Amino acid sequence: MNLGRPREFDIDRTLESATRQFWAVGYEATSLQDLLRVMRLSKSSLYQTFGNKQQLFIQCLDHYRKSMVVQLEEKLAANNSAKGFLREFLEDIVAEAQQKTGRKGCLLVNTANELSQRIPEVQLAVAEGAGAVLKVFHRAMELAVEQGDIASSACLESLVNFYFSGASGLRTMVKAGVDKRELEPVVALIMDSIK
Amino acid sequence: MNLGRPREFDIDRTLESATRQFWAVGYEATSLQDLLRVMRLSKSSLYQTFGNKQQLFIQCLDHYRKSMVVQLEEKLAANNSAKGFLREFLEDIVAEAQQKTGRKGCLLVNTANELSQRIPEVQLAVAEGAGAVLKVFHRAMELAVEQGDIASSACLESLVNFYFSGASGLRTMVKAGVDKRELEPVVALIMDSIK
DNA sequence: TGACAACAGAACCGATTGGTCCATAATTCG
DNA sequence: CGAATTATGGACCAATCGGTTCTGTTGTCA
Repeated sequence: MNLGRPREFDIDRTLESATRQFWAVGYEATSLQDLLRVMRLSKSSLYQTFGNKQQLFIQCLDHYRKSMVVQLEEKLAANNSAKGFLREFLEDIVAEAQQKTGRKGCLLVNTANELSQRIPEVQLAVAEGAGAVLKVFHRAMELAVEQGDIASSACLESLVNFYFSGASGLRTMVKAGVDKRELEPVVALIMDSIK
Repeated sequence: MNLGRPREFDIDRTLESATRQFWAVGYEATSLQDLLRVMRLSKSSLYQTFGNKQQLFIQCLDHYRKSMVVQLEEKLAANNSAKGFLREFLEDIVAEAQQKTGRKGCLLVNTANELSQRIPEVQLAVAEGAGAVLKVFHRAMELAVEQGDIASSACLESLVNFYFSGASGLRTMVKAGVDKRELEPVVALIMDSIK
C-alpha cells in the first residue's frame, strides 16, 4: 500500500492556515488566491486535496471545532474551579476588546452569523461545533455543581444555553467596538446569574 | 433653484430595498447586480446618488438604525409595561427560530460580526446604531424602575449592556439553528436577571 | 525497472466583480 | 425658446472570481 509520491505538506498545518484566513475575514471575503498564499499550495494541489472552496471551509470548521474543544478541555482540567474556568472564558472574550486590530472573535460565531443560513452544509458544521462546545461547558457546570458553586436543583441545560448566549453576545459587542470597561460588568452579571 | 430633471425614484424606498438585500445575505455576498435588480435603478443612477457600494451600505445602516429606533419606540409606547416590552423583544428574536428559511436576524448584529473589524466607516455606523438602540433600551429600563419592576439601586448602564448582550447572543443561536424550545428558558433567565 | 501517486505550474475557462464614461432624454428656470 | 442642470440606460473597462484540465516531474514501493 501507500503507493506513489508521498504528500509533501502537512494537511493539518495547511488546514490551520486556511482556518486563520477564514477566521480573520470570513468566507466570502476570502479568495482562492488568499488561500493559496497562506496555505502555500498550488491550485491543483488544493483542489485535489480539499475539493473546492466550500468543502475546504467545512473542513476548516471541523478542524477549528476539534482544536477548540481540546483547548477548552485543557483549561478546564488545569483549573481547580469549574466556575472559575467559565468566568475566565468570558474574560478572555472581553480581553480581545483591548486590541485595536484583528478582533477575530470565534470562527463558529462568525460563521453562524455570516452564512449558516444560506448553506445547509455549513449550518450543519456550525451546529456540530456549537454542540461540541456546549458539551464542554455542560461538563464544567456539572463539576461546578459538585464543587458547590451551582445549586444542584438548577436546570443545567438552560443554564448552559444562557451562558453560551451570553458569551456569543459578548463577542458581538466586542466586534461592534464596545469598550472593555463596559463589558466587564456584563461578565459579572452573567456569572452572578449562574448559581 | 431646483434646476434640472427631477429624480424619478424615491431615495428612501430604494434605500429600503437595498437594506433588505444586505440584510438577507450580507455585504460581501451582495453584488452590484443584486442591488440594481432590487433597487430597480441603472448603474449610473446608483453611483451618482449613493456613491459606491460601500457608501451605499453605510447609508443602509443609517436607514436601518432610524427605522429600528422608530419601531422600538412605538412598541415601547404601546406597551404599558416597560419590562414587558423588553421581554417581548427577546421573544420576537426567538420566534424567528421557528422559520425554516430566511432568518435574517438584525442587520447591525450581522454587520458587527461580518465586517465592522475591517472597514472603519462601517464600525462607526455600527457603533452609532448600537448606541441608538441601547438608548431606547435604557429608557425602557428607566421606565421599568418607575414601574417598580427594576430595583432603583440597580446600575442601569451595566444592565442594559447585559440585556443587549443577551439579545445578540440569542440572535446568533437562532442563526446557528438552535431550537426555539431551548431558547425560551434562556429568555426567562435573562429577564429574571434583570431586577 | 516499472507501476503508481502526488507534485508544481501554467494555460484556459466563462462569468462576474466593482466601477467609469458618455450620449441622450427630461425638466426647470431665465 | 434656449441655456443650464440633472437623470438615465447602455457601452465599456480591466481585474478578479472559482474552477478545470493538461503537461510534465518527482518521489515511493514492489
